[in-house]
Amino acid sequence: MKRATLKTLSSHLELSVSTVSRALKDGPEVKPETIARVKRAAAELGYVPDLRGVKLRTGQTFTIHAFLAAPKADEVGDAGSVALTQGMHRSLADTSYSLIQVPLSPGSDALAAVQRIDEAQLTDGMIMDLTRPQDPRARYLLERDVPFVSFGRTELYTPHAYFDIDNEDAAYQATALLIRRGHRRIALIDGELEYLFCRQRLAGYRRALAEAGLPFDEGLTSHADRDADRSAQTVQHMLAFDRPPTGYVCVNEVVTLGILHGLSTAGFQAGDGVDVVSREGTRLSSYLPWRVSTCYYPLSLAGERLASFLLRLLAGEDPAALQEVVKVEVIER
Amino acid sequence: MKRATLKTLSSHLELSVSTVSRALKDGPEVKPETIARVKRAAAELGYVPDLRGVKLRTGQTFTIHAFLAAPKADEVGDAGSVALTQGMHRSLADTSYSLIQVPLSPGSDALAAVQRIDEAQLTDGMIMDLTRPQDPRARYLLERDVPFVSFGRTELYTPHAYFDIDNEDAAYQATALLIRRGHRRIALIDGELEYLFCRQRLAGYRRALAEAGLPFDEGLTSHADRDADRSAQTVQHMLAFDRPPTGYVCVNEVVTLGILHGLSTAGFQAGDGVDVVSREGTRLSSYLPWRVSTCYYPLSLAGERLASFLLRLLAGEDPAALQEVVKVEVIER
DNA sequence: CTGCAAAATCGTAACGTTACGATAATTCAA
DNA sequence: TTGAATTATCGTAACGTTACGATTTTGCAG
Repeated sequence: MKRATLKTLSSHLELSVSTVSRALKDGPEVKPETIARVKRAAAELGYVPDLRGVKLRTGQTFTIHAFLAAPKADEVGDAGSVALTQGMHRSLADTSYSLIQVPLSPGSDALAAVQRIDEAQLTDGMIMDLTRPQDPRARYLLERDVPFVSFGRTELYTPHAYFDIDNEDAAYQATALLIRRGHRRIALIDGELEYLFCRQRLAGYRRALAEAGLPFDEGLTSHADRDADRSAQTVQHMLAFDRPPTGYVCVNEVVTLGILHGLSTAGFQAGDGVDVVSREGTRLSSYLPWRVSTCYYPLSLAGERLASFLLRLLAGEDPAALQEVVKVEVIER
Repeated sequence: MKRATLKTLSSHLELSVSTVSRALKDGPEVKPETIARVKRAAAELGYVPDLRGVKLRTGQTFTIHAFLAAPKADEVGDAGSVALTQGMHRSLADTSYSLIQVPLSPGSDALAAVQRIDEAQLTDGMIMDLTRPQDPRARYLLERDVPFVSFGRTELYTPHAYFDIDNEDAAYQATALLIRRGHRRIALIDGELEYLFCRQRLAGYRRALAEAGLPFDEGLTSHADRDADRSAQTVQHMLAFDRPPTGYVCVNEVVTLGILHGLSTAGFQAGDGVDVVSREGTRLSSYLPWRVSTCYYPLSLAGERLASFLLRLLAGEDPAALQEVVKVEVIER
């Protein structure tokens, strides 16, 4: 049993293929009565347009590519990346769009990946994370006029669609929380400063310190890889200081894991006067055998927003209108 | 500047479109000299076949769908699912195939999702996990003759391609390890028995107990959801027993997290004589602030095998030849 | 040089869709 | 009743590719 096509419908209804096609898109030149008749038959015969034909004819691909940071091979991944995927799928569920995720492990050439997909004309639009102030991918896509939404802002003057978390505020809140709890030596364990969100976090951290009259000590900040291994090493290193930190502000859940690991191998146990504040897209920290406060924003929601922004962009909306920054929820433990 | 098509090439070379097409596929009717000439020109003009045309003409989709279990919304996800994705992409990198991941949260209708994709003729082949003994999806796909590879075996009579981890052995090893360390009350925290891998694990667990002459106590086994929350509750429940367990065999890293959480809220600390053995696809447990032994098989490798099996299936290989079961590596801590 | 088989190339049709100019059917004023 | 204007439908071409039968070119024996 072959599937129904426009031709099937047209011979069945004794109409031309083109009329059937127009009727299905509510073309104004088609008699309302005919439209109804065609739609009824389409429903009966279970007609579903063959995307292959549409794609060839229109040049559209009905494909969206999401370039997402992935951990080094077999390292612990961001527990939230599944949630992000789920969110994006939620937005795309009732559309004809497919989502292709391209995992980018550290060190891989992100721009090249974007160019490859664009040049082969494989995509209608892109989503990407880990943006830099002068993000080369964003500049490339702006120039080529490819619709995209970034998870994170840039410092480019040309407006583009983005969804972001208020990182400055998140780091500020985390630091302020630790200060409120009496900590005076607070470490910031963060990612490389080439990423804008890390700069924003650094700014929030410094603002909280300044407001409390605490000095900024560069030795208490780390801007290395955002993985568990490095973070554990960093803790070990900081614990050897004259006055080691007693509070840790972490950039994500994987770093939090590394910090806890570093602390526990150094002999610390939960409740030993050391506080850790995480930054999460899932409920991971609530299950850690250690009381960890956290700045929480559900990544599934982020994914949903990102994808829906892209859909609206594809529908012709102005990129400048598709910009959103949300605040994290601080969960104190 | 428009991209080169067969037509561009043909007019450039003064050959017909069909000859160019055949030449590019090394058709035996084309003069070797011409083939070389065509290929040279194709390289020069940067010709890349437009998949849209190929797809329409051949009916192929060049798309692979992976149906993978996802956690409940915003729950902690399997840390390894990113690794699985990376592995699959590694296998597909040099092909024309795109990978679409369909996250299936618990409770969603897995069979319906498979049918929808198949009926809309959107896929060339599928990958799926969480198989059951008489897996309805597998039966459907076998009947419809859709190529697929399952992550996990079934008990179906008709052979199909699969990649699996030796779960019986993994649970046996985990249990035996705890017995060696002197534990006599060992809990198995596992998934629902409707899944074959859970039955296999139960068998391995029982075998280890039997070999050591230990009794099987059904109260020490749990076959509930495989998430952190439930696992934490289960621990709390078991700790209220007359003789609570001192060793825990966990089905995956999320359950391990839940167990540790349950233990620590009950006042246990690392080193209090309770041992946990995890089962992982990443290095998560090495970062937990608790000494956790683990049965390890890198999920990225699993992903790579799954995708490469599917490619070979699509190339016409016999499903019965594409079956593999691997053993975990036991990492003692 | 002819004839014929083998080798090389060509042309057409088709996959399913949509855009657009051409045609047919209807309406309505004169 | 005619003709023009409007409304509804149709036919053709095109997107880029491949399959296949038809046609042309080549090589070589007679």
